[in-house]
Amino acid sequence: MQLTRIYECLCDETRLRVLHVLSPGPLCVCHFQAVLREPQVKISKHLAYLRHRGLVESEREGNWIVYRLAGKPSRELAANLACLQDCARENPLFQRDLARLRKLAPKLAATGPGGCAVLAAR
Amino acid sequence: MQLTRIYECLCDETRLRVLHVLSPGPLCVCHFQAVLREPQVKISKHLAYLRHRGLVESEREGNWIVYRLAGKPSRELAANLACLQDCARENPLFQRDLARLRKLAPKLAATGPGGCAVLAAR
DNA sequence: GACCTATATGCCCTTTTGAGCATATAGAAT
DNA sequence: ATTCTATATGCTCAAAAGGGCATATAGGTC
Repeated sequence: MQLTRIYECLCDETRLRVLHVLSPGPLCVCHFQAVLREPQVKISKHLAYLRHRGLVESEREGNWIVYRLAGKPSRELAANLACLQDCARENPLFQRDLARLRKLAPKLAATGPGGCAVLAAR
Repeated sequence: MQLTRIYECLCDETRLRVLHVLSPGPLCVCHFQAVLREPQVKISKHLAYLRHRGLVESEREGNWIVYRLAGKPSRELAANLACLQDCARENPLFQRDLARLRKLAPKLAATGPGGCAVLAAR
């Protein structure tokens, strides 16, 4: 049953946060580092985990690798991601991430070429 | 975050099946054995797992122990259980369990005192 | 080509998980 | 008191998970 595969992806806090901040739109790894404040290895591994299981997709853009939610989610996945968004709405940790995400765009734009071009270009 | 605790409960197929067949109403362990066709130890351990994490509650009734879904589920739990029911609707495995569950009441009633009195009494 | 930046991966370690077997326990029946 | 039935639990084992460190890789820049 593929449903358990989905839940396996959801039973780690870091992965939940990744999926949550990915909901508004694509991000590259440096964004996750900035928003989640977690070490690069940790984030990279969880992204790989989610990618292998088809929850997210990645694409290279110059030096950066951009992650997005899977394009054609199954009914189950779509339902559970929606449920996650719903649960996140009242969760302080998730809301903190979201706040950092919102602040990120202008700040990165200001750092110039050192920042990540993808989000800065928005 | 308690959300991950919930997902940890959901990431095993046996536990998903348990929660699913528990949705219509309480069951005792022998029912789970009959419906899920899994060994007693396996079922008992997963029930204990769910009980320790507060997803189900149990109560002794004579020789049997009756399990039911937790009385006052959190918002997150309620949302995820609803989502699970939704996902189960189109899933053959879950539907098979449900079919066995429906057949169970009359059959147990016929076996007399050897069967489980709880469901038979319905 | 040498170097830098962003990201991924291999290795190691500790903890958790899920399964099974054997056994314990609680209450009912005799 | 013994026995039976239903269920739980301790032990062991193999596998997986999750974290960190070091290192590899890919694409830019000089």
